[in-house]
Amino acid sequence: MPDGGPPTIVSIAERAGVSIASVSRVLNGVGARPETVRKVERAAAELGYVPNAVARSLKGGRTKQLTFAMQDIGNPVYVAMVREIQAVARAAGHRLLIHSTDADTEEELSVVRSLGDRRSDGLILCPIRITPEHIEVLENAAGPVVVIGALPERVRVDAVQTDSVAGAQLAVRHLAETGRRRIAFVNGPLDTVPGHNRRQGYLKALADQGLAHDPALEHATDFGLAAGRAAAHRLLAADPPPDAFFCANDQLALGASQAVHERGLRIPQDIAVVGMDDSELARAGWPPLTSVGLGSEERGRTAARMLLERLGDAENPAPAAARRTTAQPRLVVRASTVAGHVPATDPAGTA
Amino acid sequence: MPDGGPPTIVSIAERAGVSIASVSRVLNGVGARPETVRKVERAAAELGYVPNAVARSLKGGRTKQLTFAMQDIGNPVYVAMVREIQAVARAAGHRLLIHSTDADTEEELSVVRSLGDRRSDGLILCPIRITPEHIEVLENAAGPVVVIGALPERVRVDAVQTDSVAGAQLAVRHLAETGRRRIAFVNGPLDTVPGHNRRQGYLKALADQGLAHDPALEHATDFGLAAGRAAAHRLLAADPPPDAFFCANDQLALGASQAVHERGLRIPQDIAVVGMDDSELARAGWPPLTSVGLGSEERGRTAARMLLERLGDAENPAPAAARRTTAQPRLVVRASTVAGHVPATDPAGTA
DNA sequence: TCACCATCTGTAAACGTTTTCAGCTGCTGT
DNA sequence: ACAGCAGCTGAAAACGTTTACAGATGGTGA
Repeated sequence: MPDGGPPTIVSIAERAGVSIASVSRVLNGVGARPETVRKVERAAAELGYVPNAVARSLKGGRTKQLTFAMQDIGNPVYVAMVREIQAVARAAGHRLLIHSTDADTEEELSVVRSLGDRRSDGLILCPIRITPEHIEVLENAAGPVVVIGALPERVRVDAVQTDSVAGAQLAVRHLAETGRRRIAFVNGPLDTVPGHNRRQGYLKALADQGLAHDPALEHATDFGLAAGRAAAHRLLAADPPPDAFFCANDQLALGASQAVHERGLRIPQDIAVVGMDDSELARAGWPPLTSVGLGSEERGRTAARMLLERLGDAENPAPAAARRTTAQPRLVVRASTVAGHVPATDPAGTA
Repeated sequence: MPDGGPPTIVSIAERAGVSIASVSRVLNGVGARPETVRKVERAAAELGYVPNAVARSLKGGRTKQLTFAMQDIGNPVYVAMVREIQAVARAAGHRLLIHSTDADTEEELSVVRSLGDRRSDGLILCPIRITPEHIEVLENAAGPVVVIGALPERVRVDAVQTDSVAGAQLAVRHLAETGRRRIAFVNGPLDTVPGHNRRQGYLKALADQGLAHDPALEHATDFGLAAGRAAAHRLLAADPPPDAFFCANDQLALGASQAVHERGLRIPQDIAVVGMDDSELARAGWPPLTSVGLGSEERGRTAARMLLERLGDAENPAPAAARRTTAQPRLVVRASTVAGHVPATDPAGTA
């Protein structure tokens, strides 16, 4: 069998003694005479034929690929989203391209623009900053986009949001209600959407609870573990010291916990720690972290579904207007704020 | 501007008053008269033209996409690999498709077979089991494949391995040398390659250290956090109880640590815990985990580079024979085995 | 002035599919 | 016996590129 590259529909046609049109029809299950079906299937099997997805995409205008772009695949929140998105995508016969942008705004924009190259049918984007340029680019994207995160109301783009201001309030209120008075805040960069919103929630909740806002109890750096540890060490030096850490995500919270342990203090007896995102990290450490879930799994799933709907198909046309859904934050209490707590609804470490 | 779909090379040609060949040449930087270049670039910019990657792939036979398939994107080891692979891929102008197989063997095989659809130029596969069928399929893959993991010597496929038997020995020896005598082993499924090899290392090291093998100190289930916790609880009930846990990965180790804490025991005073993979999880908890690094980052990077080399290009032809590289395991001692230990080389939580 | 060459340009084929259209076959009903 | 029809089939066009080839243009040297 002289091998002129991988088998194509043409090789099958020759071998089966039919036209390429018949081959295509048989392979796609469109009507054909039993005899023809037999010949074609036999030839295809013998040649080990696999349809060329690229050619198919060119003809059909659909690649059956979706793209998910986020800041950093190292963050467990995004991992959770990837998992959900991929499940939904796969069920619909789509593959998933991922793109970690390293929080580079330029890169983020270029991902949206690259929708024009038709490599994927749609994009799920988790932007960390929203500039006017983002909005401009998003509204003129060459294909459907679903944004996971806050987006101004007027922007005509599907978005799956969460109320992280309310989430932060939930956390602070819980701390206040369990008797904490000097609640420190370990935040990520203030010029990011989550960084900004979570701080708003923190300030609002302090006011609601009648607690003073002490700037010495606030520290903003980065969203990583090391940053959390360093920030906590600095905050612990305040006078008087904090009796609780509210951290803008679970990575920061785990870093902060390390600092607390390094100082020989006990969680939660000496100091309480609350994280945000309720990622698997919250369940991984000791003590398990009280954390405010922002529905990452749900948001991933919803975003994927919305994207698929926007892609539309024969029977279901794409919705006309941009849609918004909001996932509600949920406080999950664990032992990092309440000694010995075993949450009733916690799926016991289904990490 | 009547919109007949997205702009193509044809629309540009019309608008610029040249042929599509000229457009293509200008866009690809092949010689053209300055006047022509100007006209084409102007038209392209005005139309907001983005080349159709699918058409380009069909013509060129290259998609500039790579696929990475692994068991579960939730495992931090794979996240580390994804990150490295994507960095290398991006630098070479490739995108990354990811595919989590849920440890389904059939799915794994289908990923390899789907290389035939030409959707991606090559595959990096992290199989968890190796059956004769795997070997058969791998050797006859329709495109280049690099395997991350053990592969029999004779198999003509590139592989990036690690010596996890030696890695397990490193861990057990460290425990023995720090005075532990009843070293329990928390393992994943025995019918997986890592599960099998890590157990071999465990047994070998016990023998080397002159320690008896007590079957009551061994437990194999699953590779997750919850499994580690459950296994540890069971093992702690042994009589006499273990004074150390060697865990087949960091997730198991964190789960085991939770169990230890839940029993009110101290790490490392009462019981030492060692993990494997040296993933970011090892640095995330408290106390930080002593863990045996198996070079996930390095393996990811190397695999990506090998794959790109095998793809070859104009000046560098692809290597002829299958290649093997092996990453050396490395013990990273932290406070979960040696009280108060601060590792000299630990990049202090560069999570 | 003319032959020659270098440079640029356009036509057309190719990549591997899907799909439209028209033609062919063999059957049914009268 | 023949019109009509249903069911299959094949030729050809199309998707948007790249590229081989040949044709056109202009400039140079004798």
